[in-house]
Amino acid sequence: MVKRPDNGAPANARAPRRSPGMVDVARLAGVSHMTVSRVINDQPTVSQVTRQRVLAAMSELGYRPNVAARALVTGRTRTLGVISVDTTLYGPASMLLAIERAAREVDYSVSIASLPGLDRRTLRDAFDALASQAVEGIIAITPHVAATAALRHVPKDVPVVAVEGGKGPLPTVAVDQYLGATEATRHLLSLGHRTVGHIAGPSDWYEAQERERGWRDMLVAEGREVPEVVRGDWSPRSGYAAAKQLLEKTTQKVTALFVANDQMAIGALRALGEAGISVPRQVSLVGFDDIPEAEFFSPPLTTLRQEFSEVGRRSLELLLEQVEGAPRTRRRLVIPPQFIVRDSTAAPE
Amino acid sequence: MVKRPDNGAPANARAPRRSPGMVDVARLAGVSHMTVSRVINDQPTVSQVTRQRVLAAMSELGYRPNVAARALVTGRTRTLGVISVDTTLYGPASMLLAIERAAREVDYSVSIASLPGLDRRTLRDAFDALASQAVEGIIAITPHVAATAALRHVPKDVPVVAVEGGKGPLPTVAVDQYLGATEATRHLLSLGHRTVGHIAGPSDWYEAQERERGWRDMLVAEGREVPEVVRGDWSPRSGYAAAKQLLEKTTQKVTALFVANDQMAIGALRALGEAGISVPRQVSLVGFDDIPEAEFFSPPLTTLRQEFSEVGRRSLELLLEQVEGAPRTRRRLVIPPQFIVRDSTAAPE
DNA sequence: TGTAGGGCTGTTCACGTTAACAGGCATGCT
DNA sequence: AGCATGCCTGTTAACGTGAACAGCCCTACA
Repeated sequence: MVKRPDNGAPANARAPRRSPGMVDVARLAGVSHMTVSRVINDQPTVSQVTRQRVLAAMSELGYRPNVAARALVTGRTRTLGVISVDTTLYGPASMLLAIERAAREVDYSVSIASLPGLDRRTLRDAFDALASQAVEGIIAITPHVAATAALRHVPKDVPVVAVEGGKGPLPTVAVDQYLGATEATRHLLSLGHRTVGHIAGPSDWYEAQERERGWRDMLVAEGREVPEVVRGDWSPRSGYAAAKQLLEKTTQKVTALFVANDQMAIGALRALGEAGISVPRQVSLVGFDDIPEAEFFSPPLTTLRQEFSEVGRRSLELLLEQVEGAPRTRRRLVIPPQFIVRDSTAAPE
Repeated sequence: MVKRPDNGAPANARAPRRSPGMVDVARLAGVSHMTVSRVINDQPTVSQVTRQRVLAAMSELGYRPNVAARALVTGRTRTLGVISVDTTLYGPASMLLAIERAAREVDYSVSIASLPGLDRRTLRDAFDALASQAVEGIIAITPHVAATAALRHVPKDVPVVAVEGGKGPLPTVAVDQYLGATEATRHLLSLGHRTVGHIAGPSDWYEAQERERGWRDMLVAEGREVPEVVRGDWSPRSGYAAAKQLLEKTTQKVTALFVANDQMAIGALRALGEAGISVPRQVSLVGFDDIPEAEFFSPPLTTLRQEFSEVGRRSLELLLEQVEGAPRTRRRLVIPPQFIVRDSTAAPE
């Protein structure tokens, strides 16, 4: 047996000193390493005096449990993974934040993997990156049809919860986009608008699909004409472009517009402004998300608020149910959005 | 020795099958586990045929290296931590994203810890959460005076890089806020404004301090009057409130305003709009950050662009230098912002 | 006083990997 | 032939922890 220079004992042994382990604590406290282990894991079968001695020894040495060793022997890492699209967007960022907070609360840590693209390969890579860290579960904030489909072909040995994941086989938490779109459209119609135009999100996002479907269904249900949809990519720039396009090609005037998110709405607002069209006097506008800026658009934007942090917390709950094998409550959780009326909507002139 | 049911051999042994280890791969390939280890770590001392056999066995069993075991024996986790304030803000979110992408590129994973508050205790908790996961280094996106100060009192055994961390002892990456503020102010003065008002950020943020200092210094250097500062908290709401306050209390008219970030600028824009003041005809406005929405404000906002993803990548580089003990290049990296002139600034009437 | 039981502590082993060292075998040189 | 060399492979021992089990001592009770 090759003994390394027994560090700890002789004061002048200037070995690079590895960090202390249970045995070091045990030696200092005059107990066995098992007793130290028991103290750490809060097992009741340790006498008060011993516990205190061990605790003292731990803090004297600045002892920190070695997660690797623990994970090796227990087979558990207490680490969760979050796969997400562009975390620069307000929604994903808020959810990620909520997930991390809630996870730390119950002593899990969270590891992240972003998705540079949308193809299957990319998702596979992200998934592998997390899996090879031995995360115990994964929350996928991947609201695209393609990504969610890819999730189905992923190894089954780690629990997954999909956020805004459509109606797949995976446990899912989602905001009721359809309901929100319906409300927005009904609101505009009830103000007296003949029909409602729509600037939609990218067609491979579930959220975009659902919002469009809700809008369309409501128009049809009310027997209104369904204008052609113009599509953006969620960015302000694309909203601007879409609104311009709408202004050019529409022969009859649109007096109400349901824009699929707030960022595109600010772009649309700008385009309308440039065209000398007053909101809400000539055109009414409804957005979606209620980003912090929405209240301060000119005019303040009527929109649908999504409780992203609620979604984040719920998805974590759902994941932990699977991870810890607790009785599973539900497979799919749907959270209603909240309709917020501000100044961008009014009756037509 | 207690043998668990030897899983792998008899086809009907329905043990809950643990995931395969090196020994399983080794057995299938007819080699020792050490050879498998060598293949995994790309050591050259393995013959081509053997390597192929091992690779085949690995993929047949779906083998995944056990990170815990590896970390235990090597003492390295290849995990980095990011501590951050509100990742809902555009800046931190962008940096986090860039850091994760760059880290995965070099096979590190990223664990996150958010800061619910700003006190020393909170930061300490976040730091501990990451440290007890044995991260090899930490990037702290904590642009507050208090948080950065707290960072100094943190255990020294893990490398830390501060982003926007002021002039502390820690390696730092920062955008040149002072320079940006200077440019903004000079720009407004050169348009012919008598002086420039300022809506500042929270006083305990370095960014807020530097932007204010740049603004003030420029005014003083040009021999202009220095108006009283009004302070917000970065949010659109606070920008709105600050602008209102400014309009009320200022006896002489302000014709130019430097707002410490774009989000507050949109609030200010709203307040000015409500007061019937036209931008830029009556008042000129400059923001800071260049968030994606800024280009579509009404009017499009003149602002200073911060290359957040650049900051993220650089901070990772700096951290890895420490972690891997490479020759340290620099202690402090400063990145200039880019001045972007749009339509919210003009000569006074 | 003997004995059972409970409270507390210790001993040993396994987890899956890499480091360190120890061969075996072919080749080339003297 | 003898021997060194280099290439490839195997054996053994850690790494720090928790599970399982074994014991010790003290108390309670017959």
